[in-house]
Amino acid sequence: MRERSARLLDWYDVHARDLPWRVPPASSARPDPYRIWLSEVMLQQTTVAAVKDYFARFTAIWPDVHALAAAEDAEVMAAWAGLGYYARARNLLACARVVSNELDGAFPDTEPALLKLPGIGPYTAAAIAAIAFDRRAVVVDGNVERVVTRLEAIETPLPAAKPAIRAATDAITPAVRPGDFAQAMMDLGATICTPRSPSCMLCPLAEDCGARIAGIAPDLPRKTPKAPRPERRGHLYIARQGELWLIETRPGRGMLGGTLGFPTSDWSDAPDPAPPFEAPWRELGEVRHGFTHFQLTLTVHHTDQPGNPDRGAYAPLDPDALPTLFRKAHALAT
DNA sequence: GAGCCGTGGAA
DNA sequence: TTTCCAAGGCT
Repeated sequence: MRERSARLLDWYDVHARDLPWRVPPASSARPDPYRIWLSEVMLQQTTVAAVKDYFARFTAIWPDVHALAAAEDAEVMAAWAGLGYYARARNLLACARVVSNELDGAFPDTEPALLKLPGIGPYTAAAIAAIAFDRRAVVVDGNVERVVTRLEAIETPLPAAKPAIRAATDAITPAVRPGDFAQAMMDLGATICTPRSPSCMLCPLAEDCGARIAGIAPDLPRKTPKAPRPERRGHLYIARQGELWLIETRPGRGMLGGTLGFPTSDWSDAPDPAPPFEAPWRELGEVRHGFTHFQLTLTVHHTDQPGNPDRGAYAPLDPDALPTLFRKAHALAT
């Protein structure tokens, strides 16, 4: 019986997904570290389907790390708008500037050096080292966690199982084709070894999958239950003067940091109204938006009366440059 | 180390 | 409708 990694690579040679940032397996072409890095950052907690258009747009506007490093902060934030987790965009630009200005445009080719860069954590450092530089690295993302947990029938719930999962992944990671192995594990998790209703009949590793043999593959990985999301409320203010809208750049840290938005009150259980200036505000309705750890309802107020706002400025507005929460409010006012 | 940080699609 | 979750990182 061939080794598991060899069988997985054979499967990958036939079934690898065709992705814009990927070099086909067995191709002689070397992947571009800039494109691998950009794709890996965009893919953090984000689906392939959601990333594709953003990746095409970014690489068209900024084809290499020097071009991206020279971009204005606001340009990059606007291009990232809608993709979520905006700290990634801030770190992306910070990382590009370090690589462009201090490393002569060359991404580091080792895990420890990659880890020092902003926005690159343990997963991304390992992924770039393996995929872009063909270095053996233990690449563990959510897909790999699920595949390995099932393969080894690890019943310890996440996140407590993480050390055991990493050790098991290390044990099956080959020295040859480490980048293809990592991508094969992730493709397997994304297309065969899915969270619900895994297609074990099609799996190249089915014969040595402990969870499948025990009949518990769909139940793994087990997870410690998460607390219910609390409800928060607030007020949002849309002030309009013809084609000009009162908008502000939100503070660099915290919720939606660095993005454009309409002025709001704080988001708490019992928010005080906080209009940017005194005026006869008219209530337009409510917008609801779910975040990772709370559910938000904002009451939307509108005025076309002039005033001296205590924050933000009047400017033309492209709704595509807004995060989704503010797009919803904008839609309510048009 | 546990909480914070978005979004849209699937079931 | 609600819940889950997707190539995680930062503090």
